[in-house]
Amino acid sequence: MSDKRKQIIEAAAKSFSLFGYKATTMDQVAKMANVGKGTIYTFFKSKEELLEDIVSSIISEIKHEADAAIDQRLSFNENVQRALQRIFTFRKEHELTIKLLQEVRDIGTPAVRDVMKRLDREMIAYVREKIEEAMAKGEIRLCDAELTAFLMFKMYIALHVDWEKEHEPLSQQKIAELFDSYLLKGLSR
Amino acid sequence: MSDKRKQIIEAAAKSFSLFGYKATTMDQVAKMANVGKGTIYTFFKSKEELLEDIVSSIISEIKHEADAAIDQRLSFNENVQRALQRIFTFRKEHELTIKLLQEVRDIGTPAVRDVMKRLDREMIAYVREKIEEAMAKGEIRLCDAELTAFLMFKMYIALHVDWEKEHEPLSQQKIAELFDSYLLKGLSR
DNA sequence: AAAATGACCAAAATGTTCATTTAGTCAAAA
DNA sequence: TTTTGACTAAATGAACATTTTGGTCATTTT
Repeated sequence: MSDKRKQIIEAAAKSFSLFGYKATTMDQVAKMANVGKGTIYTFFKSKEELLEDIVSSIISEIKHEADAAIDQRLSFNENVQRALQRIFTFRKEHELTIKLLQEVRDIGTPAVRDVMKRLDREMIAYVREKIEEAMAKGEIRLCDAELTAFLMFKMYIALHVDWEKEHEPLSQQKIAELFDSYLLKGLSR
Repeated sequence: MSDKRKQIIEAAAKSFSLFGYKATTMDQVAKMANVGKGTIYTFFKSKEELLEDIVSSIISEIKHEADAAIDQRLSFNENVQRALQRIFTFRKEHELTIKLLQEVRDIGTPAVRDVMKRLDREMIAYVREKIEEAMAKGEIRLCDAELTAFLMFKMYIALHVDWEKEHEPLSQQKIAELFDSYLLKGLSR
């Protein structure tokens, strides 16, 4: 990958996480990256594609971190929790995801909405893979993997994001307990 | 209750469900109700209060229907499912709730957003009561009733509303199965 | 006297105009 | 061949004019 391309991506990522997608101009990105504006368009066909590429690498990063949290010696239940925990901690602490989620909530920029939807879909797909592996190994009973991954994700959103809108936040510990006693019990064989 | 008050409520409810809250004018409501505009303000202090009153009676109606679905001879699991099923069927089929939910999604009218949030909160409170009753009777294990009701409601939203955004809708039957095998197992004693 | 009304008003929403900004292009420079 | 920034067409938004609308209250009706 060329050096300029990397400069551009880094500048854009920084600007997006500082000011948001909409408030970032291509002139600004060019300045921050120390390249002419035209150069950006030799690597990315539009501002939107630039965002998509950045989010794609975030997706890889999250998957990588989630993988790192998994320990083959532990049970499926423990691993799925560790992975989801990493995913949601990332979401909550990473400057760029914070800013982009804010932008969707406050302004609803369509390009950002779409890209964050894709992030969710990819996280569900990731969990789905783990479920399919566990089914193949006989660690859990057979189930609709897509639907189960979807429910796990939604439950995590509910506990991590929605609950806090009207109540005191739950600790990681508490979330893990709830997830285990409510959702995972239904998956045990 | 005076006759005019009823006329006004009926006219407003009809107009809200036909055109939405924002697109309904007080002149229009007055015309439809065959009263002078000033008369409306002898019963309701603002347009917003008119909406609140109408939604309050919808809440009563939903609770009433949910109660009717409950059969003391059945188990807690069966009853909670029957109640939630009624609640969500109402939400999906009642003209006014459909229109108001659309308006929140598409325009985000604050008054409507608030009132629909209250509806959700009240439904959660309703489920919570059922959970507390069941705990008192020893039908289910002890748990945080608020949190459990919240999770039940969120799971129903996920299955009834969110899933359909990207997949084929689930049948009532299927939703009941999932709810039972995933969430309710965690509550059994 | 009490209840009902609709003309009226301030404020909010909406439409319109116009100057500025910005995504994307491309001829020229490096 | 690669990089660039002046350029353009489109989008945005500030400023202003116009219309609509929620709410009031003096007057009318019962």
